[in-house]
Amino acid sequence: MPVHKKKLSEKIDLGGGHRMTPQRQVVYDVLMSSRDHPTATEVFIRVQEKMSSISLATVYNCLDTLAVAGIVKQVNVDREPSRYCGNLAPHAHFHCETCATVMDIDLKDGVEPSGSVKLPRGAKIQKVEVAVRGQCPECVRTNKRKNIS
Amino acid sequence: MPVHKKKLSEKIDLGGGHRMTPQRQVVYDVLMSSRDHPTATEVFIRVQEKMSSISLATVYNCLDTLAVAGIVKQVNVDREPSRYCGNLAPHAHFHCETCATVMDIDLKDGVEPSGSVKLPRGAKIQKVEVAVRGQCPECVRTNKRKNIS
DNA sequence: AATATTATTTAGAATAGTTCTTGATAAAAA
DNA sequence: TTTTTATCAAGAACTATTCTAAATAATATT
Ligand SMILES: [Mn+2]
Ligand SMILES: [Mn+2]
Ligand SMILES: [Zn+2]
Ligand SMILES: [Zn+2]
Repeated sequence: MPVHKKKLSEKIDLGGGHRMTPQRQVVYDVLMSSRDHPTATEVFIRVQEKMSSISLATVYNCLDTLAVAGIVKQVNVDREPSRYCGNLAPHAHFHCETCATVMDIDLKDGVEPSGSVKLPRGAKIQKVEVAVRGQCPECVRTNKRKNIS
Repeated sequence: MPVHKKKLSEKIDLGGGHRMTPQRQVVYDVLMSSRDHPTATEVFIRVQEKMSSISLATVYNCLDTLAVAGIVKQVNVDREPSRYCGNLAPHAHFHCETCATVMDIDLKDGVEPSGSVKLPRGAKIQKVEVAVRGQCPECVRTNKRKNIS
């Protein structure tokens, strides 16, 4: 049951005079073919296997272009390096403090994420983010101790 | 109607063999006497008015000590510099993309912030954060354009 | 096609927030 | 007092990210 339904190497329109270059395509494919949330450096490492000449700067450029185009998401967890997510469906993130992974959490149908807060009246709401932190099921099971990196 | 009820210069126990030093006290007082969410540098500037000899490194140290002790909160918004918050009551944050301020939002009584997400079964939940971004009421009123910093 | 324009890539330099190192200072304990 | 431990402060170091500038590639124009 893949979260990402688009098949690999699909040609995507970036809009705004932007081109879908080989580099951008490979970065995009890497994000679409994994359910995890790699950092720019991790994307770089995975991309290098398909395109060994690519540079880290280009990976940063591509990730930014794709994120601004709205076809991938940038996910920030505290002060840690940005992570990237190919799951465009509205969802929340769970961050395991033990193994440091970030995983998607589905939203409940019919329950607004903003339902628990008193939105400031007169404000224009653009996005509501829900982030959960704790210990993931696997780390709970294996009874790992807190990852003091 | 002050959000922070403790009076200024209250002596606080930090636990764990930590001392409430003059520097920590001043940093703490600065956070408690404002409802905004200053960055470390902003705290540094405010603290300097009371204690001109303090260093930025010490402000960072103090903020970290106070945060670890749990008497102030560190608030992170995307890739921006960390902000600090003296409001210990459970609350969410609103981030205005126009004027870049961060303000507290109260939680609705009796509505769990985790209510909108499908928590991973077997996970140990430590904290659920709700963050709202958009345009604050004042920026909506004055019809400001987006702050392209 | 040839030329001109624009976008992209790349390596390395630069930046910014934060952390680390180290020696001095101060407080607490013995 | 002496010893131990914690803290401070200045600057160096670190790291994720962005910027710079030159080379390359794609696209548009003639
Ligand atoms: Mn995700
Ligand atoms: Mn707050
Ligand atoms: Zn885990
Ligand atoms: Zn505003």
